[in-house]
Amino acid sequence: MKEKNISLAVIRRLPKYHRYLKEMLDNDIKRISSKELSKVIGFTASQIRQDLNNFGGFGQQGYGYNVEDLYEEIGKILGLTRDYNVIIVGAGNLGQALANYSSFGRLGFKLKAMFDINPKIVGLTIKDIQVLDMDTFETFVNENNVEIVYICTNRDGAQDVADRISKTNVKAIWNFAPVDLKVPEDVVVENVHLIDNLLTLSYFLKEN
Amino acid sequence: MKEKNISLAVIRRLPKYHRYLKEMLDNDIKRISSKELSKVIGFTASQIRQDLNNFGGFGQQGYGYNVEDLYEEIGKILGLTRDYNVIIVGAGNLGQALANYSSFGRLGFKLKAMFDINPKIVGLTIKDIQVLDMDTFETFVNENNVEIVYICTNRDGAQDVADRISKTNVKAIWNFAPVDLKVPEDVVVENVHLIDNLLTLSYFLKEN
DNA sequence: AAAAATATGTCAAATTAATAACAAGGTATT
DNA sequence: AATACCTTGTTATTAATTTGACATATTTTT
Repeated sequence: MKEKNISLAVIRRLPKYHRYLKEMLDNDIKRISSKELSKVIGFTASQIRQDLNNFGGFGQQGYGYNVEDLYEEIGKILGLTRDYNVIIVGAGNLGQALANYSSFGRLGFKLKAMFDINPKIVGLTIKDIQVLDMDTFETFVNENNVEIVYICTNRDGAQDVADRISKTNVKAIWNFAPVDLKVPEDVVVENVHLIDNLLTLSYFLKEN
Repeated sequence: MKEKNISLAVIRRLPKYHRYLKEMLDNDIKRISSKELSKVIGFTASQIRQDLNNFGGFGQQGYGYNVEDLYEEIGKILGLTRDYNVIIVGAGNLGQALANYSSFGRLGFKLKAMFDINPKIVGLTIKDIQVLDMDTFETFVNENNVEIVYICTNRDGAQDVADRISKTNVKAIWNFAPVDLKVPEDVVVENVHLIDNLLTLSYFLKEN
């Protein structure tokens, strides 16, 4: 399943295609040309065709792309072919907010538990999900085939969690702590650095 | 204050410089060369020098950069020279999570109120911040010199909020709803599309 | 005080990414 | 069935970004 050296820029556009195609699907749009898609999604038609062709010829000359097929194909590329067991570490406000997002679950990311070190939070149940003590972290991860961890701790706790993750079979971290984690090569990390994002907005507000 | 055509790629690296310099400052590191910084931050030394030189010669040959000065300069570039009044629209879990992040406030982003349409939430007070009814949105924004709005509604509500924002003096939106907002040219939008981010992670997990 | 080492700012080269162009194949219309 | 029209996949071109090189200035060492 290994595609050869697709650039990061292309990969980061795929979820957007996926999102727009889903919307078209919901609106009963059956076919779409790169030119039409270009208009709504804001990329050039040329870029759309080139992006998609990294993964195969999904279109048909003179016709365009079948929306449902393309949606499915991009889903496959993104790994949406099966469910993933996930847990959240850090059951504070952000962790709870993520726990309440049902859209992740619908895409196949199944929340199995939350973890915290705060005795006031451990033991709670949020949306049918138990908050467990970090003492039981490794045991739970191993016994429940957890594949993805969302790190929602504060800055100081994040690297410790990453270190503990690195000793398990978990190979993916979604990191919300404002720090760049050091992890083994075979662990992938995707960061949501909110502050970085806010400061970018601030820059453009100033420039405007 | 308008810098000429700095590329988006450069801008998005600035907050990371800011973050690392803050850490060095906290650790009493007084000076840093592009080479040393390169090692910890992961960009090439050449790129660091070129990035910084877009905004001026902050370094000194043979010495490097003064950490405190550089931190201050990058802060200025990012607009961290004064406070901004912000409000949150959508006081659900995510909105509340953002309201509880004190780090935004420390950087100058002062939360003045939260808004919602849900009668069960309107009237609550979260971290000394009142949740107001959307009926009073325009009035509040105008009277309190609000400059930035964090949109934390669901997908369907986001564009409506953006439309209402566009009729006020607010010129910056931090959007957490999974939709690309249509706004006038002079309104800047920074998106946090969590699902896009999660799917990128999923892609790399699959590829791994 | 001189020499060696360091490190910037900047220009040039190389690499990567985006856009444009177009042949070929398919669709729609007459 | 023939013709005109679309639209893809792909190659070529252009643009943007990153990396490398180096002259010059400063610091550190001898």
